Amino acid sequence: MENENTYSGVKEIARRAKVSIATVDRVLHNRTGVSEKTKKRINEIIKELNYQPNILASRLASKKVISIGVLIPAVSEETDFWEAPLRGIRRAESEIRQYGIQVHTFLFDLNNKRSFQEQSDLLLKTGVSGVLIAPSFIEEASTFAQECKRLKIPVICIDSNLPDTETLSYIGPHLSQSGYVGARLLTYRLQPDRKILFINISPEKESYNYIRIEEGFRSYFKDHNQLNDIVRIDLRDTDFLSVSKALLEAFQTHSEIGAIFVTNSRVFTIAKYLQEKGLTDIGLVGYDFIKENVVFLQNGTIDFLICHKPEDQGYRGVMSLYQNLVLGTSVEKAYFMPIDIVTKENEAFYQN
Amino acid sequence: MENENTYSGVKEIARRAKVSIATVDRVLHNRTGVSEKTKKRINEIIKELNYQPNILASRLASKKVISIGVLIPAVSEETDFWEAPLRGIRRAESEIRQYGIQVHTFLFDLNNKRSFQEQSDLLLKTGVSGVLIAPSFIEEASTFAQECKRLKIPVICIDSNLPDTETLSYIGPHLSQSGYVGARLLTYRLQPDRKILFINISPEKESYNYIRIEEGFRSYFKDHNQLNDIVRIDLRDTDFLSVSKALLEAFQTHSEIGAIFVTNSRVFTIAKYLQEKGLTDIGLVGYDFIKENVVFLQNGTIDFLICHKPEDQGYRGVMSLYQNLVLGTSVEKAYFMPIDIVTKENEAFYQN
DNA sequence: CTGAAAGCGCTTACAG
DNA sequence: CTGAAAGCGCTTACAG
Repeated sequence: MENENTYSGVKEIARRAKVSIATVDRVLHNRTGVSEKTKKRINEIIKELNYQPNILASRLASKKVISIGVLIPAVSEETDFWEAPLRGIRRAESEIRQYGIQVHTFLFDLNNKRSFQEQSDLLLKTGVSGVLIAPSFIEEASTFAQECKRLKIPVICIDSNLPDTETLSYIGPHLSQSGYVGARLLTYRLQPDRKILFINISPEKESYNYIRIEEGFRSYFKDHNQLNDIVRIDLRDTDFLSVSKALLEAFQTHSEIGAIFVTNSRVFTIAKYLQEKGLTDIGLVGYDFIKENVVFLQNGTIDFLICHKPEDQGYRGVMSLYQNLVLGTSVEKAYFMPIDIVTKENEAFYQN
Repeated sequence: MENENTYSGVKEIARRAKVSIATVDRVLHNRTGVSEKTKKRINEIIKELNYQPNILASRLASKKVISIGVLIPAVSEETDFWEAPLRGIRRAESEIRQYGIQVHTFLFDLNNKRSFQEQSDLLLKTGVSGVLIAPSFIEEASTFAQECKRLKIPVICIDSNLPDTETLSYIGPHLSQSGYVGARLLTYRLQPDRKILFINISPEKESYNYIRIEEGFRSYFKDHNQLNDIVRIDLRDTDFLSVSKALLEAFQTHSEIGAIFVTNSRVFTIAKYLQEKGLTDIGLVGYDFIKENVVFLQNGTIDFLICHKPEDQGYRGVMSLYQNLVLGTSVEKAYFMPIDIVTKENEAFYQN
């Protein structure tokens, strides 16, 4: 009387294949040192049993710690936007730490390309198994991603993507559709004869991202035969004084401005200007649920904030790497975040 | 030469307290059979080391399977709304199954209070450690929750709450604020001289939920001194014919209807009517991102859908129970879901 | 009231 | 190319 089926997992596989569990383990992890014959036999049994490894046991027994490198901008005095992804990253970290995953975070200065280089070098020296990156400096980030590829380290991008560079996944907004939604929101208060200011406040020149937003924005008006003039303004200097000056000029040049769209989180600068000048009748839509913006959302200066769940992006980024690295799960090439609409009325329960 | 600090976890605690790990385990889980003196000593060491148990090891060693009971409405031919929470529940289930958690789902018929009784009885017989419930039938659910309390089984409510009944947590919308947002959205297309139809289509009489939504809805108009007439219509029969008849009547009685608000996912019935009659100039706002509604959102008949992430509610509900039961984490008394605004433009990336 | 020992399902040297 | 054995950090009978 044989005892059958009393085993499960690797033990059962070993029993059926008449080998030791060490050999089963070798096959399970594609390690060398197993004859083709036994390998085949074991693989058949694995398939037959539809074997799913017990991750608990696996992580517990394995002393190996897997480390994930994160490379994102530091919070600056200008904006606390990057607080949110970091929060998500920390949350993910605390959930997977118990499984032996370490997260090493490297923060670079958004106004300093060198710091990006430095931090990315440091990251690589840490010897991580996977990388999460916000590729703010496209060229530099591209070079870095290529280096990772060479080292066979998977890379996931959040917030914006790396065109023409192969990465494991992109987690962030669908920019042109986001611009399209922005245009839609802007029209709620817009008279047909009014002009629109499309403002891009950023020290970066000609960013790929803003161009995609603008495409979507303009296509909304085209699709709906709305012929409002769209005046585009580019501002390299992000401080309030520079912005004020530019706005003053714009309002002098263009008399019939009915609404303003800002392509990023710096919309609060514009809101501040409008409030100071008492320009309450102008629609204003911009990006991101940051403290500075929410104040103006609450007092009605900003009509809508569009938001792409930055915290969630950080969380998902880390978790996707974890799943890919530890569980071997495949990851979607592109995960587009929802295009959230935040107003005065629903902001209290908004989840970043 | 003693080897120090070579141990960690329970072993280290045991070493320092000069007891066996079995005794440490007893203290860790508040089991009986430990003298006050050693108990105190061990607890001090636990605090000193800031000991965090390894859940991996704990769940692996423990043969105990923890089971969670779920009691929600079945998907009916009328609406597939409850598909979403179920999806979230299944997702949570698949994530925690590997830790030895079982989820038993019991579905009741929304048109049949008896089926609720039957399913809740069945659930209790299964001997679950925690319960997730959608308390559609308030009285019956209340009785059930009280029974759970007696049995010391924690209960979490999703979608709607159980007033006056003590539960571990509520995960769902802040209803009055949601109504407030709905009113806001309705006014984008509303002329000051037009009337509003506030429609409640539900076989249930005078539901607590709809009253909260109406409160919020009306307070928006009060807050903004908008004096539009709000005509409330209650429909017990949910089929298209009954609804059509009621609408026909309403439009005959009230000539100046400018917008319609529907308090739940049955807004598609109204949309169908408006479309058939060619009433394109009437604003329409309702609830829930279900297939039937999205069609009308896409073709412009419905202006906005408000949504409270039903899938996420199911997911969070199960995960909260898991955290409470397995990890002993405390759970927030009320977790209000975001009040999402879904339009034609952003629906493609909406996450339920 | 307390402890020694087996075991959860894996991984990892080590030996052959 | 393969296996025996120890061990990951806990829990659980069982014995005293």
